[in-house]
Amino acid sequence: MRHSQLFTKTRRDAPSDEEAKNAQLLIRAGYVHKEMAGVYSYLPLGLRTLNNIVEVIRQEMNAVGGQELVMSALQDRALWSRTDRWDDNKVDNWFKTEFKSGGETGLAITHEEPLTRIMTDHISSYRDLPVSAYQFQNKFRNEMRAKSGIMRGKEFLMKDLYSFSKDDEEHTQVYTGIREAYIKVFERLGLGELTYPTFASGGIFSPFSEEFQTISEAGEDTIYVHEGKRIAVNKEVYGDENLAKLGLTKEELVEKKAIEVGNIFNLGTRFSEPLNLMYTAEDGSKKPVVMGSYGIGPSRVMGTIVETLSDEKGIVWPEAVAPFRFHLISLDGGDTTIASYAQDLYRELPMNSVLFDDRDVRAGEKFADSDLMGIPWRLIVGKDTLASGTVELVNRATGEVQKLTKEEILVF
RNA sequence: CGGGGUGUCGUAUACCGGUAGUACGCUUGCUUUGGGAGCAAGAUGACGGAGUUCGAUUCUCCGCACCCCGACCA
Repeated sequence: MRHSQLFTKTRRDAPSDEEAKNAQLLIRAGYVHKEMAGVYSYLPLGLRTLNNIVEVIRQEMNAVGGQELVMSALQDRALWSRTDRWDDNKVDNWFKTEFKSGGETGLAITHEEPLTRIMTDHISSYRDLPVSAYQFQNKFRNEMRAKSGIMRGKEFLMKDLYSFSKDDEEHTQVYTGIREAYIKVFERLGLGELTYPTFASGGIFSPFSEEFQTISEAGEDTIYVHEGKRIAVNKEVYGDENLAKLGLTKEELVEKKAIEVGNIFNLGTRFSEPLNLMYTAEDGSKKPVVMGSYGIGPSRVMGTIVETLSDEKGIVWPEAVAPFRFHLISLDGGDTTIASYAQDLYRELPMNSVLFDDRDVRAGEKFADSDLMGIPWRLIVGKDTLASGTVELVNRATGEVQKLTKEEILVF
């Protein structure tokens, strides 16, 4: 894409009403726009980035047998009443509204209920199990107080996968596979080093749930990390009794602030029983399906990457998520020979992999914008290029500079 | 939801009970062109409503919005 045609502009100053680094940088670089407290729109660069995160997650969910679907955001009051999650005294962050034709609806905070009901149409035998289904969808939560930029909003993108198994043993197998997939996801997204599977409070069906926590001072959670075992314990379950169950001692754990980028739960039959999701077992008996839920917030992951990997100059995207792989900068200063060299290179590189800064602005502004936007590889075409026949390739993360010929760049 | 705070050109900020200033951005022209250029000329602003006052952007009240701390976060 040509920068001259990109409608978003960068800014020097962060807005005064944003304190979170992720929001400051993403707004300055033109990735997102704040609509209201805790509500953000994703602009072209931001959407490309978010879509890349989504694609990594999608590939890993598909690899463990997840089947993608999309459910409605609008929820059926009667359905949620059956699991006792409609009442404001039970769940207090619904956005509720009314149909003109009468009756109430709400915007989905999560999707256990609708998917469980869908599955009652399709699961009837042990032969139908296990099955996993997932979606990417905006969730709505009427938070009292939004904070932390795009990391905790009232509307946010969520990947939610739900597993359906015939018994605890089968569920454990499925769960373990998805857990491994989560580890791969965070590795691919550039957060592997900083992200720890973390024991947290488990709810009704298991002593613990697992969260994926990324170490960051911007985090809202406090966790205790075992660096050798690469696991952690959330403060909410950090007690001697629990640590003993986990085979850990306080001496080997280090306290850290962290961002919860994913979580996985054993749901047992919490939803299948009230919603009557039953199957016929081998022996002919009817049994409730055993469920699990597995969430990752791609928009929160995007904020987390900015929080943890950016530097003084701006954002630093890992290659897997960057909106473009190359940022091609033409320092022609009106010199048509240099400009056309840059333009030829732009045309020869893979379509969609390059942001081409063809604007008629000074070098300093192009460099500053490029640092801010965080595209991994900067290609600089200038006077030297014509003399030496090479183009400068600069790594955004390390600043390392290489001089490559056009042929070398095309196979880079 | 409890407590605290803030609303000034597009953005960031300053000052003030009496003509609202600066920087960046924007428009026009000339120069400039490897780290956010220079000169010149422009355009653009007081959250909404009531009140106090000769006069309110400034003071008071109400509303709305936003921020921060806490609580909450399936």
